[in-house]
Amino acid sequence: MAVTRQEGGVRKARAAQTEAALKEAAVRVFARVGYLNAKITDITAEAGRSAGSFYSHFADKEQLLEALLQDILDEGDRNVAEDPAHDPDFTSRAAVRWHVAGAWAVSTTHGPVMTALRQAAMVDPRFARRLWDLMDPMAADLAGHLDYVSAAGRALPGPPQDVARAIMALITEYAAIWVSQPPETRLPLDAAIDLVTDLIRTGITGPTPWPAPRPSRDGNPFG
Amino acid sequence: MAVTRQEGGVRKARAAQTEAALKEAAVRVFARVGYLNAKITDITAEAGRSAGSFYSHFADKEQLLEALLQDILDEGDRNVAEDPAHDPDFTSRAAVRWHVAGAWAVSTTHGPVMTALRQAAMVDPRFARRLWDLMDPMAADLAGHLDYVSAAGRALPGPPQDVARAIMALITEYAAIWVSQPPETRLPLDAAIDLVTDLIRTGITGPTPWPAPRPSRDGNPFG
DNA sequence: TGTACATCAGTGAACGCGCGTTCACTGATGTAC
DNA sequence: TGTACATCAGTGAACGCGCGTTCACTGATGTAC
Repeated sequence: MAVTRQEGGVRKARAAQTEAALKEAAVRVFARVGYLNAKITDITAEAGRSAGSFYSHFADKEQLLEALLQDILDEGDRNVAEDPAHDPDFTSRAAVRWHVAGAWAVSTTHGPVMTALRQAAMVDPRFARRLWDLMDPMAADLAGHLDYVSAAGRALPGPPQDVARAIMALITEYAAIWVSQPPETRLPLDAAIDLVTDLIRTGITGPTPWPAPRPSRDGNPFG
Repeated sequence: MAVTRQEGGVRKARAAQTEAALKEAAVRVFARVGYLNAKITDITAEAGRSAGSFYSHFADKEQLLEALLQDILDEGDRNVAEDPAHDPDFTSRAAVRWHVAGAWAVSTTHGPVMTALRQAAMVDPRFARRLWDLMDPMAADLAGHLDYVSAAGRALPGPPQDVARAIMALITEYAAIWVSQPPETRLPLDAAIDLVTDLIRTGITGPTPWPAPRPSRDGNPFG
């Protein structure tokens, strides 16, 4: 039954198992106390391993976070690959919503890791750069989509690049706030995404017609 | 010349001077290395004092940040008091811009302290709460102003409270990004504030009329 | 298949660095008489 | 105005805690013959 020769599987499997356990434990610990407060021994304890075992897998806490980020990126590549020809026409509400929902999903399903990354970026310039490298392609993608809007004859509130950054800021920060709210008091997921979508698309005074187009009534728009 | 009796002024003045020096040094150190990386001895060295002198004025680094925050709040109260009857009607672009500029000013002129506060909030629930207490009245103020918009017959993208939070997220986060950009590559201040103002007011597709109102041409809105 | 040795994943006590915090001390300022 | 003592702001060396990191050790797995 046991394949004797050159079947070093058991050791490798055991190592892979603890590495995975450490990663999962780290996510839980990060969610509980935050990345910066998380001690190595918190993570190993959560994973049910000894302190020393950590260093068989990661050089330090930063490397562990780097590994968690890489996992997300790998998964993200797979997702984008699933839909390489997404609708880029930002005059379409559905196209905007698709992008908002995508960015939102990254911020929420990987919430603890994204938060950890933000925390690490505040302390370590290397992670600050890493975060930029993560956000910049998204912003560039957005900026490209915004060209459809100006091509349709609409004035953007600023240069596409900067508008894209502002939109990214809105989505990621509001998603972070939303995640941190207790689930029973916050908006339902769909409503939150709709909110951001419509805020981006038409702001607070965009979509419905102004009272002005109905020139009847007297001048006062209030009852 | 010297007022002998009960003029304990010299000592008090000296103490006040070092306390001020420590605060100013702290702001500079926070700006350079970040709040979380700042060591007590970094601050005392920057202020040109000994390590021990710190504890004559503050119990710890948190207390120092608290004092810096209090300074901002005091100043803020004075500013708001200057203009207690600001225009609350968010159907007016000027009213929106006034609020954006105000929030922006807090985020930028007190940049290092606000950033320090955000960092502290990531690690210390006490400061997280403090930050909420700081933001919540602003959000409530905004939410009230949004009622003017719905009263004018326009559909908000969500409940006023949540829209207000999203707007706060947009302003503070984009301001933080803007501040962190090198001054020569970022938008001029006015343009940045205009961008956020118009994004809030009319989104990316709000203000200019759609091609649709001109029902001539064929169906394709592009050339 | 069996034996002797090598390698490896994991253990946990101990080490030591960094840094917050303390404390005995100094010189100047304030107070009492 | 002068003297003796008390108080205070500030000093900086030393202390000690917390926590990251190391390392001698164990038991299991793999390899050689």
